Amino acid sequence: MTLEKTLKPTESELEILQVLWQHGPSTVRFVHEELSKNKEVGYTTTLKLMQIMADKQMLDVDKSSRSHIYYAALEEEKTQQQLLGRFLDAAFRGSASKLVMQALGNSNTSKAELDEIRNLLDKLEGGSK
Amino acid sequence: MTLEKTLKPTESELEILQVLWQHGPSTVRFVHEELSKNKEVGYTTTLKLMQIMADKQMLDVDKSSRSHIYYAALEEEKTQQQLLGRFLDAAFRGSASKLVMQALGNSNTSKAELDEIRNLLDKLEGGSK
DNA sequence: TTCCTTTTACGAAATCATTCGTATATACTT
DNA sequence: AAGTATATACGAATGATTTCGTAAAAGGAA
Repeated sequence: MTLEKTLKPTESELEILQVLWQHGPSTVRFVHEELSKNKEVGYTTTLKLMQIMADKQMLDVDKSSRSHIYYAALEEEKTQQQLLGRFLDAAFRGSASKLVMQALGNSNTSKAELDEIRNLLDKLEGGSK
Repeated sequence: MTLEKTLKPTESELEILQVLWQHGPSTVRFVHEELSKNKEVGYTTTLKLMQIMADKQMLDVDKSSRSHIYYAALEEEKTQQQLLGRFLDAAFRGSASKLVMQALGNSNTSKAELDEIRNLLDKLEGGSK
């Protein structure tokens, strides 16, 4: 088992990770253009951030071609799980059901997704005896 | 309708809000002692933070007695809702069902709470037609 | 080759959050 | 009253995050 350092991506870092998770390995240029869809940001800012993230081992880099290719080094689900745990404590004092209720109440979730959640509930209640 | 500035409490600020939400209006001393249960922190640090929060109108202060009494000026649910919205976008790219599934999967939620969630699901599916 | 564009490298500034030392005021204790 | 404890006020240091200017390197176009 490898040393699982529990890195905490900052908000900006998370934005970059999201691009890489969604689109796969990318150049700085591509990531920068994605980020630019949502906010004003300078190219070298994005570059610097990604370099820092590579330093922290959040990203891997392939430097074989001129435009370096960056890879997310953190797994999406594992990272989300960690963030969620922290958020749950910080914002909801650990009450998962409160969080879930609010999340469901305030978002347009499709019937299919609701059914998926219901299935999970069935499994959970079944197992919890 | 009053100007609803959408303040974003920082992590430390949120810790203080949690104490006030949970215990009601409190002195700096009390809040500080609550925080100290979880982490090392200096008294003047807590004081300063609460003063800053009062500046930002996150807290109201009653200065009539020597030990000032601080009140949460933000509603718990409304604040949680805002934080949740942001978190959902930042960490789950807006997918509430993914968040909910992960939250349920990884926390020990009681049968009673699961049933409560199920009821909400029923209401949602009913209404969404 | 020369010029223009794109990329990375580097370093530092700007911003924001957190922490705390010190001073001063107020109340309590003896 | 004198001394001690506890409170707020103030200002500044620290630290982390974010931003970006400038330069150097690499590649492509004329």
